[in-house]
Amino acid sequence: MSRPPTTPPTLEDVARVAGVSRATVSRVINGTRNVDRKIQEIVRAAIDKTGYAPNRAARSLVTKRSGTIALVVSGAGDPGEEDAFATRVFSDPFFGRVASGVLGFLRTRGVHPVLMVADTERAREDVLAFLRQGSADGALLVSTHAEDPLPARLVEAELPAVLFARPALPVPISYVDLDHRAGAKLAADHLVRRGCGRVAAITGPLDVPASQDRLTGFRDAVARHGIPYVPIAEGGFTAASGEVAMERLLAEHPGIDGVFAANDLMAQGALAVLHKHGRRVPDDVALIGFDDSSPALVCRPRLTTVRQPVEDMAAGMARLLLDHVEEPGLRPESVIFEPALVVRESA
Amino acid sequence: MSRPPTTPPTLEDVARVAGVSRATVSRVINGTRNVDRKIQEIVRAAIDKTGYAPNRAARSLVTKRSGTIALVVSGAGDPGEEDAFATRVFSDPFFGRVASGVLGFLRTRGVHPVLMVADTERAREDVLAFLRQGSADGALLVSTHAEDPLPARLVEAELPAVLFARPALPVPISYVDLDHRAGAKLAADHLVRRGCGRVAAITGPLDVPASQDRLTGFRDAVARHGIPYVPIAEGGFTAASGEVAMERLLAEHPGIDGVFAANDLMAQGALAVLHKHGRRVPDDVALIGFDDSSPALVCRPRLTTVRQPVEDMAAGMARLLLDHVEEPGLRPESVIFEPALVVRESA
DNA sequence: CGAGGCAGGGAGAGCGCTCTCCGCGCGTGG
DNA sequence: CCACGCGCGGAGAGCGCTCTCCCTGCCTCG
Repeated sequence: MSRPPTTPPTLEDVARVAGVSRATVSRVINGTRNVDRKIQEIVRAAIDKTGYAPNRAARSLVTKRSGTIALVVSGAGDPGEEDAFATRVFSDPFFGRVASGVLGFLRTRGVHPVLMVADTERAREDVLAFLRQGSADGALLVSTHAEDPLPARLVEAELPAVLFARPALPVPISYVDLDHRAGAKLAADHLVRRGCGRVAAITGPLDVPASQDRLTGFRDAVARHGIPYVPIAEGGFTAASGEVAMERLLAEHPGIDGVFAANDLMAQGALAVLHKHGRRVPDDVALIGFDDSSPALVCRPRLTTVRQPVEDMAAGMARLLLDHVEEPGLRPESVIFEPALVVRESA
Repeated sequence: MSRPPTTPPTLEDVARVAGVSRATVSRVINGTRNVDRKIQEIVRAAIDKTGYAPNRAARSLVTKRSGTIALVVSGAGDPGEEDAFATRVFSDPFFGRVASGVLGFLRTRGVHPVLMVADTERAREDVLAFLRQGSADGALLVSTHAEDPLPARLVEAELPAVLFARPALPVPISYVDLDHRAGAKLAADHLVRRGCGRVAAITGPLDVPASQDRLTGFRDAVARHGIPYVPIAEGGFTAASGEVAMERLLAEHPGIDGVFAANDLMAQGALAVLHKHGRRVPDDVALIGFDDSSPALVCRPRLTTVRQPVEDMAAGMARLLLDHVEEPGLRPESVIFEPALVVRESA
């Protein structure tokens, strides 16, 4: 009820009210060392009474920990439009799942994520500066393009960082990833088991390791079933690019009876094109996506897809980062997750 | 090139290298007061040489500004699933646009957003504590449900905050919003002009002001064209809820020839149901969405929709907040944006 | 019964910055 | 020629915490 009229209460104030020293109040709050039960209660009462909340800046200053980490999305912004890159990636349900997984884990540890976009050199500098000035204890990096220089820069600056997905350039840094090859194999086997004999693939950008792995995994699995050749069309992980790719595939290989798209958004685009050309899904052409993100459920027919445990992966990434923050010497580590096939109507 | 072996350089170090006092270096960095040109250059050289980056915690401690704000998404999490709420909202392209707009503005001011979810009482307390302990200078609140107690709590605690959308409960707080009624009128006029005479609406949750406004705006405009009655079905702003609503509408009013959905996601769901029932869009039933978010472009036919300038609104919200942070006494203010009709194929 | 150990509380030194106050030196007006 | 003003740099006091060190008092063991 007592409204603080001017400045918020400090440790000192609480200590005075409780009749103890600052150190004791600090010990009660942080749970360091033993404090007498009785006194603990008195202190807690004083905290409630004063409405005390520890000042984070002051704490950070001495502990050299900020209790926040940077959640960085990096990629190449189109030179023209300003926010286009940010809008695209934040609107991608895949990123939404990453963010959700990260938050879900961090909140259990009292750590907060600062959202940053690194789409220009200037922005990358900002991220680095942010970390160097101790505003964040480490970085979680979701990179969308292959030549991203940020991982190397982070390693060089000896800043704790963990990536979502293996970096395209070889950099000694921790990351979480999916067994993309296994996921692609799941899709291939399902398609073949269904009776598809003329399968094609819509890939992601082929300079990204995940795209490569999904493609080679698909090719290998399909080859093992005696299908030596797989037509492909490269997309950019967006619905629009999926449409373009499907159009091309259909034009060049009209006999296709199965399509593996490297993510759900592209599968969604492919589906629209398939409909437009009068191909029934899954009867004429079976279609499998990747990710199991929300569009998979909105499509008609709903998408059979390879599920990535994105939230778990994101949580794992956050956990890895906090480990590195706590123990700076830790060696880079990678954690690989297993995909699963979710069978719906499209294949 | 000189790698700092132990601790990062401080102001003191820079001052020593430059041969001046700490105060002078501080003045150069912050551009407060006049400093001799010559000395400025010497100081800057020293900063470069040492690789100095000002410690944010130390600065915050004395300025009482953190240079970060909280970007809060509040809503009611389903008691069962943990991250379900976070995943849903972060996967919503609408929120992606909000985040993008906020970031785009904040980066011009050197302020960073901390992402927070307030889906439980505990989480709300965390947000309040975060602000009270000075970790963030204010809050940007995107609320997804009507009974959100957070706005009132923020006002009560005298913490700077700005909402995206007018609060359902009357609270003296700043917000940005869209002229929803005008947007709905745009949709209504277009439908009628097309020749639709039996129009229906799929609304958002009717305890949310935006949903109410879109509905009444639509009803009023349509009434002005001599259509006295509009069947409605309430949805929850998700694609799945749009499907359910459309099913019901079709069952109860088979003669419908025009539908206004209160957002694109629900329109997308409605479209799938319309297809399923063999209704051609737009020939048999014209369909208009709201928002102009990415799903509008993925649908076939692509959605005619009411565009919200979400990024601009988000940027405006951020600007408003920084104003309030800089001038604590400022009175609540609201900024209303104008919608626009984007005509595509669905109507 | 005395010495040593240990549980538990207090004092005080910073963490790295900003900002007020002070002082120096120069220019100017009476 | 002196007093005053002004431009500009330095000294030093904190901001609100944590944490090391010390001190007190009680318990235990020889």
